[in-house]
Amino acid sequence: MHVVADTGQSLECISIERSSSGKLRLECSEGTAEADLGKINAKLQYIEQMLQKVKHEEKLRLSCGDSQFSADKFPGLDGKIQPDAPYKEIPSIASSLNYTHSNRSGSIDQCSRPSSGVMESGSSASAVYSKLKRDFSMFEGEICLDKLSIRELHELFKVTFGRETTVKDKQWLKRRIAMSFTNSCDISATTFIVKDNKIVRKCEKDSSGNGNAVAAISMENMAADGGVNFKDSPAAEGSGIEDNQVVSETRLRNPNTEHELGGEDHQMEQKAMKRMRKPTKRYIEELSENESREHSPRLLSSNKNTGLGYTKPARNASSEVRTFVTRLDMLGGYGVQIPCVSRVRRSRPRKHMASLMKYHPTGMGKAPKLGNKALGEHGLHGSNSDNESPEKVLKLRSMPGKFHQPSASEPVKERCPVIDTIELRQELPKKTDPSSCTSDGNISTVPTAKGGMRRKHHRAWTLVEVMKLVEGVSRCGAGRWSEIKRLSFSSYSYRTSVDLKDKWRNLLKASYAPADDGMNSRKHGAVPIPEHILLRVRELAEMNSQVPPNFSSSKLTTAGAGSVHVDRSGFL
DNA sequence: CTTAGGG
DNA sequence: CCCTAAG
Repeated sequence: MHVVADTGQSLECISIERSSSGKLRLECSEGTAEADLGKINAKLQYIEQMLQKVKHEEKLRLSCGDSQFSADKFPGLDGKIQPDAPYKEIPSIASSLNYTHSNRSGSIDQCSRPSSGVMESGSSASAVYSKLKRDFSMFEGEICLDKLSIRELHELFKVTFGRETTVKDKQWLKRRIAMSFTNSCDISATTFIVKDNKIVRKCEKDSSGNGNAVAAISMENMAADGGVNFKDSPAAEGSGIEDNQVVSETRLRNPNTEHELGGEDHQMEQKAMKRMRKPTKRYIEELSENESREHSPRLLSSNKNTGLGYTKPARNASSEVRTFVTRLDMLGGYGVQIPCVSRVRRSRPRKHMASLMKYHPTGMGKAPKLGNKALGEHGLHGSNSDNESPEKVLKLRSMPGKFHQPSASEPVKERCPVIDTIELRQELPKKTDPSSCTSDGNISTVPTAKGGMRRKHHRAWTLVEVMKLVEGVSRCGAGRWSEIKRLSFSSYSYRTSVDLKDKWRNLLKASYAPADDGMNSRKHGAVPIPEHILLRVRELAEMNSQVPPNFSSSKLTTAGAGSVHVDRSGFL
């Protein structure tokens, strides 16, 4: 369904139609606005009813402590709308309520699990259901924001946003609430006015109304891709967290801030509520990523935070429960409305998953076994220590246990930090003890939004590696990096062919540039590359330049294949 | 996917 | 080391 974004001047036409499937569709075309006013009204009404419903839900929940929500609980209006009607905003709100509630009760863990509560349908308590039903029938008539007292509006506001408000402006409250429903900020009171349960075009309507208006509703986001909120509930939920987070944080810090906040909002509102800030690319990516992991969104998101080093969870050590606070930073306090920003679905989550799988914990355990003969022990050792230390580190970092799901993909990133340290530890001795140079498998990679794995830390090339590289080049020739990698770096899973290439490039540079500079004392910590190696490099380089590239092309298939095979057998 | 190059 | 254009 598509809804109209009214920026103030014209809301040409909104047509709402119910498809046979019971889906409600809002379309915006031009010209026939009036004709469909009735339908609009219907829609609006529905929304309002939903509002009411949510409100009741909240009450209900507060009273029975039932955190279960179900889409099935929203049977729609008098049967016209199927249970699976596209009113995804409901679950969204429900989840938001969830958070509100849980925040309030202080036990997030219990209630903030939409995956088990909100998302699951059919598991709802019948009691709730019937209650809701009643509510619905009640809605049938005339529930309208306009009719709510300011107090009710306040309550509604609280329910909707999870915080109190001191704003007394009824209109503002109404718009605010309505806005929350539509998940959009594009609300304008200029074109339509809601009065007595009807949408009336302002210009046509007599000015009898006391200025009450809920305005035209823009549901862009909601409409964006069908059931955004429901489908993306993980993300929405995360946003919900942020939202509440922001709020609660604020509230915690200074109860009075609320007022200011409200005032500020109010101001904004007065300015016709422009549009919400366009999400940064990064943000979008983040969301998409979270979205792409449907299994453990929460976990992943938190992982992500640590992984990218956005935030230091340790800061929140006191409240492990709320690691997601971290998210705030990125939002810079403006997270409140972000939840429903239309999300751009990335095209290749698959790759991401692939990479995740690639570095699957078990895979990590395996990797060393696979490629390492001499290095095998180290690899295994490394992974073992990995298995133990993460726990510690996690706690140190105040990673919430609850977000720590046993899912397969989890340990990977969780482990990253640990791995890093381990690697570093190993890296150091490595330089002196070439034999232990590699314990691969522990790849400190960070998933990037682009879907690739990005090395988080610099991994110094060890002498051994360099030697291997040189050897490889001498054997296969420069340029055949993948081949070299297979032959000489099969056990170094973290050195890609591109890395080899890069390194070789650097070696060449090094071998040529300071040739006269007796000591290759490069930068400070860098391992000085022995002269003989540089010589060899230069040698190879010259040889390479002299020998026509064709030289080895035929070998590629014969000798190359043979050697590959041999190597493989050893490898596997 | 692999290379080559630029950043 | 990352990213990306070219094969």
